[in-house]
Formats: sequence, structure tokens, C-alpha cells
Amino acid sequence: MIQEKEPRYLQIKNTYKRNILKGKINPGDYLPSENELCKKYSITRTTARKALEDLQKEGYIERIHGKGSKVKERRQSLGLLNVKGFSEAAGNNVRTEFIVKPKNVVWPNSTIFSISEVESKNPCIHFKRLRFVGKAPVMVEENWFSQHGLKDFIDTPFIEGSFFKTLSQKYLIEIIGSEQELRAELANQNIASKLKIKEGTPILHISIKFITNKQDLNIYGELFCNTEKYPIGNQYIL
Amino acid sequence: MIQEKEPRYLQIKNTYKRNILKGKINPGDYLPSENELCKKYSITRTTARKALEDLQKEGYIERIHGKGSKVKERRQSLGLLNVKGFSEAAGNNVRTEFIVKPKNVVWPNSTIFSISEVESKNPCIHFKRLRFVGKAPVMVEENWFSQHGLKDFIDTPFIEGSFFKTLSQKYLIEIIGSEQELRAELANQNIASKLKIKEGTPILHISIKFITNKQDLNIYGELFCNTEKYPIGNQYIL
DNA sequence: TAGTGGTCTAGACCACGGT
DNA sequence: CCGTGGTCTAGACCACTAG
Repeated sequence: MIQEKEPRYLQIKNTYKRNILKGKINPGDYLPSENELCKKYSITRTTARKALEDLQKEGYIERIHGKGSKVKERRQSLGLLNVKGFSEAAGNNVRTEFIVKPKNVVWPNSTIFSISEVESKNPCIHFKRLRFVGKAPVMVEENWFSQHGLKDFIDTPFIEGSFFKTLSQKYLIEIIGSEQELRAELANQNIASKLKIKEGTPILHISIKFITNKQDLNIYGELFCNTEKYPIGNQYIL
Repeated sequence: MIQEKEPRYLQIKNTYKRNILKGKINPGDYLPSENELCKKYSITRTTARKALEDLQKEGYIERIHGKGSKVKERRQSLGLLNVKGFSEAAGNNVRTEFIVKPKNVVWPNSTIFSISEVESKNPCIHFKRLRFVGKAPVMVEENWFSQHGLKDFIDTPFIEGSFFKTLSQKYLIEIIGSEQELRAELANQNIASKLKIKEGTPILHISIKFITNKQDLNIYGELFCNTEKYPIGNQYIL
């Protein structure tokens, strides 16, 4: 086991980050000033500033000259398009149900993304899920990907119910990018019944390709979202 | 007229930024090390670091422990929204028309993004455009932002008709991130008439906040897109 | 005027990369 | 080994906000 010493500024940054995320510190509140942090943790202003600057860079606080470090308002949205996935963004109020469990299928004719030869030579895994916020179904999600390097995927349950967590923890596969195509459409009878909305309600249709750190493994998805109450959030920072 | 003294680290940062943009320094080259900068400009490492850290944050350089500050190959792709076919597939077949030219307005009550104090204390600039692919209008775009640090913005035409090119080249302002909220909606009478579609056609409504490298300058936008023929593409790499 | 964040100096020790 | 960037100390002066 490698013993890594976490820098002081990171410890302090993460302390406040956790407290903001947990709701112990609320939007509008002010964090301790730089000088207060210096006393509290026995550090110098350089170190205190580094912690605060990082929090600012990540969008948690706003620093106001002459006033202090104010915790920013964070809206709740689903955050589906960012690489981190669903469960993390929407809190604990989410549930996922299988409509079709993972199994092998023939590769569909993807009209949008082209599939590499290596991908198409391997079997295709497919599954389909329905995602809820509270009791309301908000999204139908369907995924396809090559079995290439994913032994026993079909027979193993997802770690904590999360697809991406399973890829990461069991197979060390990380998402390193994505391409998306977005369309507004009217729900057909099939989607409408699953999302418990009327046929003809406007829905957001997302075709997505997640690019992974493993050669010739991409995750292809089709998402159909009822955005009426829960718009899709998307954040890019850096 | 307020005489603002530009901080030393900013002068140095912008010196190298301009040289990179002008091609005097090429991708793969290394910038002077922190200690070399200290000697060259008679500053301390703190100041040299601040300049280099800013260049890194904006994606111009990569800092490698034990090696140095390497100029990056291409600017980091931020996954900004682009209409598929706008610049590539449609060739030069793209046109933008003003519906409302840039002028000062009172800040709207943004229901989605919270505006910082500094932003709201400065006047708000607003403009509204209609974007075409060929002869077909495909997007209504409306933007708001603080005039903070944007002297003469309203009176100057856009460089090559591009808003972001103007920000970058005239004011050295770069987009370093974005937050978006996506919704599928039915076109109201106003939007429908501009996009030449029937009222009730599904459209993609995007609320977007572009975060810039300038403190307290964000670009807020509302986009209404007819995605029937031209879906919105979105790419995120890294 | 007191307190805050913004900029800056002049040092120090460390971990990492290449020789 | 030396030079690089990463972390950190202990101060300083300034500009801004608010009472």
C-alpha cells in the first residue's frame, strides 16, 4: 500500500467541499476568511488561499473582494451528460429499474455513430433501463457496447446498481470523452407509456457515445428524457 | 477615467498568451521555467507561478512535474454546443442575422443561473440572433452578459461576425467552461414564427452559462433550436 | 476604521524527471 | 546529480466593502 500524504490545502478544501455537498454549509453562507483559516488550521495565507481558490475554480464558492467567500447556489438537475453519470448528480432520490437485463444481441444498425471493426467482431451487450426521480419515471435509457475485454459482464450484478461504477471498479475502464446528438421529439406510444406521459409530449432524445480508455470499447446509448420537471444538466469545467 | 494598474503576473501571462496565439511559440515548446521567469522579470516564484497557473487553467500549457511548462497541441475542447453541420457539413452555408443588435438592457430575472454581485452592478448587454443553415432558420439565440471590462463592446462590430472571436481577439477573454440545462418544449407562437415552423413543433431549449477566464464575466444564453434536420452536436474530450 | 481578498517578496523543503 | 514544478512559511502593502 502506498502511503500518500495529502497536501494540507487539499485536506482543507475537501473538508469544506464535503460540508457544502452534505448541506452543512448552505448557499449564501460565508466560509471563514483567509485569516480565520490561518488561525484555525495553523497555516499561512498562501495555503488558505490555495484551498479557497480551488473551491472557487470548481464552482462551489464566489470570492468577493472586501467581503469574503460566499457559497454559491447550486441547482438540482440530473447531470446526465457529464461523465460522472446519473446517481451522483441527483442525490439519493433516484432509482433505476431494468426493462431488459444485460444480454447478448446482434449489433444494431447504428445510423449515427460508426462502429470499429474490432467492436463489431465481438458480441454486443445490450440492456435497457427506466430511471426514476422519486416515484416519477424521467428517462428511458438503452445501451449497447462490445463485449471486448468484459468477461462475465452479463452474469455479474452492477456494483451498487451503477453501470459506470462497475466498469470502473471491476474492469478499470474509465470514460474519457463523449459525443452526443440532441433532438427534441414527440413521445411515441412506447416511450410515453414507460414515462407515464401522454403520447405527443415533447421529450429530449439524446444519442450518445461514451469513449473509454480502452481501445475499441465505446458505450453507445439512446436516452429519452421527460425534461418537464427535471431538465438535463450538463457541466464542463476546465 | 480610472487608472487601473495591471498586475505583474497578468502582464507576463498575457505576453506568453499572445506569443502562443501569434505562433511565435509553438506546441511542444517549453516556456521558461519558474526560476528563469523570476530572473528575467525580477519577480518571485509566487508571481511567476500565478502567471503559469493561469495559462494552464486556460488550456494553453501543460505543466509537467520535473520537466517544465509545455505548450499544448490544440486548445482543449470544451464541448461547447455546436450545431452539427454548422461549420463543417454545411460548409460556408451558414448565416447569422441580428434580431436585436447589442445594446444595454436591465438585467433580466434569471430563473436558472444566479448572477454574481459584481456582474449585477455593471450594465447588462443583450443581443438576439437568428441562425440559418442554407435558407432554413434553425436556431434563435439570445445572450446576456455584464459590460464589466468590455469597453466599446456595443459600438464595435463583431470580428468576422463572430461573437466569441471578438471576445478572444479584442478582449483576450476565453471560455473556460459551461453549464447547460436542456429541455424539450413545444414552440410558442413567437419562436415558431422566427424558425418558420408550426406552433407546437418540438424544439430543444438550451439555457447556457459560459464561464470565462475573466472574473465576474459569464455569458448567459437562451437557445431555441429546431433539431428536426440539424440535431445539436456536443463533444467532450479529455 | 477594521476586516476582507488581491498582489507580492524572500526564503525553505520536497518529489519528480532526466543525466 | 541538478533543474523542474508542488507545497509551504512569514511576512508586507494595497484595494475594496461595510459600519
